[in-house]
Order: sequence, then structure tokens, then C-alpha cells
Amino acid sequence: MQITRAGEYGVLGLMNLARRSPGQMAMIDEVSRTERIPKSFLAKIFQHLAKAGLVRSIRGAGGGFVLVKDPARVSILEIIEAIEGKIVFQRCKQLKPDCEHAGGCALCGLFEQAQNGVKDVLLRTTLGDLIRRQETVQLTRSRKGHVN
Amino acid sequence: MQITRAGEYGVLGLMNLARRSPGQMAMIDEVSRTERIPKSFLAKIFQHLAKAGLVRSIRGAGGGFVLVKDPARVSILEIIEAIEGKIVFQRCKQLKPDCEHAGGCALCGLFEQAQNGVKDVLLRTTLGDLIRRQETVQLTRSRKGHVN
DNA sequence: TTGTTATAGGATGAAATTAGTCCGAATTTT
DNA sequence: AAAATTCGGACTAATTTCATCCTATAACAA
Repeated sequence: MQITRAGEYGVLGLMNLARRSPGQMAMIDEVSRTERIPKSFLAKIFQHLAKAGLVRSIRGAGGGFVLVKDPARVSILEIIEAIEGKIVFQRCKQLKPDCEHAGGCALCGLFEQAQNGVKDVLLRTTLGDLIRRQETVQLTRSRKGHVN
Repeated sequence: MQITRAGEYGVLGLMNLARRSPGQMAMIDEVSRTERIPKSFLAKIFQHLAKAGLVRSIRGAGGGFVLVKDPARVSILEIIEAIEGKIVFQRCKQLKPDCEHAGGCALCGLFEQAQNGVKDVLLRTTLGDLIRRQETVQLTRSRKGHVN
């Protein structure tokens, strides 16, 4: 498995939407600028998110994207899997002729465990969690006198 | 992060060594054949393992590689990190107070958690564990009448 | 010594994946 | 009709993975 920039950008993009008032629309161009993500790349990513039903897209002048669900009900796992496909670690290549992927060989099984470790974390965390944590970080920063 | 074939081959190679009687030498060529791993690729991988002190290499006629440690004391994590370098998920520049992305640092933290999920699993499992599990699987299979 | 067998280490290359761009088509508003 | 905006596919560039090959070095044996 891997978490690519596409996945990372997708989460950042959705966080950006989620920080607005619910149902508010935003254009790719805007999100791209404030998050500093290449516009055409982000556009491609949002297409996947739209297909997966995480955002609704509205074309034409005054169009853009809207977050469909409650941020507290969108797991980071579903975002990343919408963009990159299923997270799979396990590409077991064990030599025993009848190694089935269903935990056939020991190494397979271990990789599967590792993969589930990641997935659990990403499944338990929602967009809402991330936004909340972010606010905490920024608060801490400003107390320490950083420039925001 | 990613678990590449190199890492996978490395673990399989060390399992092969570990199945022999302790201190017994094996040549790349032999391991490569029985595990069906490309010889020159495996040679390269074992170089890394030797540098990391997991195996000892003996050159010249009658040479080969020997597993240095007790299989029960070699974690899969150290094998994989010896080959691929540190497992790192987190590509956000954490610790730099000014994260480029608006929601960046929270995401960093999450990736770190995910990364630790994987590392925990790989750290807790040893070569010895894997070999034991493998034997169990094979036993189960033969009871079910599979061809080994 | 010379020849044979093995690993060491660097250079190179092919294939796959990731990261991103571009452009014409479709859709919506003005 | 014109402007704004996403859609979707084709394309390209960069990076990483997955090796292979070659020369050097080391150890042993005759």
C-alpha cells in the first residue's frame, strides 16, 4: 500500500470544504489556491471524490463542489480509498504452490495484519476529527507566538 | 511507506536460512533456487542484510551466508528496514512550525499513527514466529489432503 | 602460483507507478 | 451567445521498483 500525494491532497481538499458552512460551494480554483495544490491535479482528484459520492459537483458558472456528508461521518479511509482504490499491502508471492490469499502463507498473513493496522487507524478517524485536531494545533501555536 | 519485493524477498531469504540448523551456511544460489527469487536481486538484498549485521557473509569457495542471530530475536521490522530504509508514511514536514497546507499538521499526525500501526505489527513478529506459523499452515493443509 | 568459487559494490536499464498537464466536450448561469 | 466551470481521456515527466551485468575482491584448493 501507499499513501500518495493524490490521497493526501484529497483529504486536504475535503478538509477545506468541511471548514466552510455546511452546504457551501467552493470552486477547485479556490481550494487549489488556499491549499497550494496544483489545480488540474486537484480537479482530477475531485472527480474521483464525486464519483464516490463524497462531494457533489455542480458545473457551469457559479458551480463548484459541495461536501455531501457530515464531516463527522466521513472516514479518512473512505476518502483515500475513493482516490487510490482499496488499500492492499499484501501481494503475497509465497512459493508454496497452493498459497491462497486468504491467509495461506505466514508472510501473507503478517502483511494482512500490518495492512489492517493502517486501515483501522484511517477508518477510526473522520474529517471532523482532523479539523478539530488542526484547530487545537493552531491554538497551541498562537499561544507560543508563532505567526499564523 | 511500502513493502516492496526486495523486502519481501529478504524475509523469505532469511526464513530459508533460519530453517537450517543454526550456524549452517547457505549460498545465494541455493536460496535463490529454492525460494524462486532472482539470484542477482537476492544477492543485492543480502548485501544490505550483511551490512545491517543480520547475516554474516563469507566469500570465496565454500562461502555463503549465515544467519547471525536467534530467529526468535529478529523482528520482521528490522529486516525490512535494513533493506528498504526506515518505514515512513508521513511526508508532511512535521516539526516545521509552518506546515504548508492549511490542514497539514493534523494529517501528518494521522499518517504517523498509521505508520506506527504497521511498525508495531512488524516489530512484534519475529522470524521465528513466521516459521512456526508456516509449519502450522502446512500441517493443517496436509491434514486436509492438499498436495505439498 | 593459478584456477575456481563466492560475495561486494557500482553502473546500467526496463517496467511500473506516481504526479501532473492539457484540451476539447458538456453543462450551467448570465 | 458568451462566460464560467466541471468531465474525461490522452498525454508527459519524474520517480521508484525491479532487476541485470560487470569488475573487483576474497577464500580455498591444487
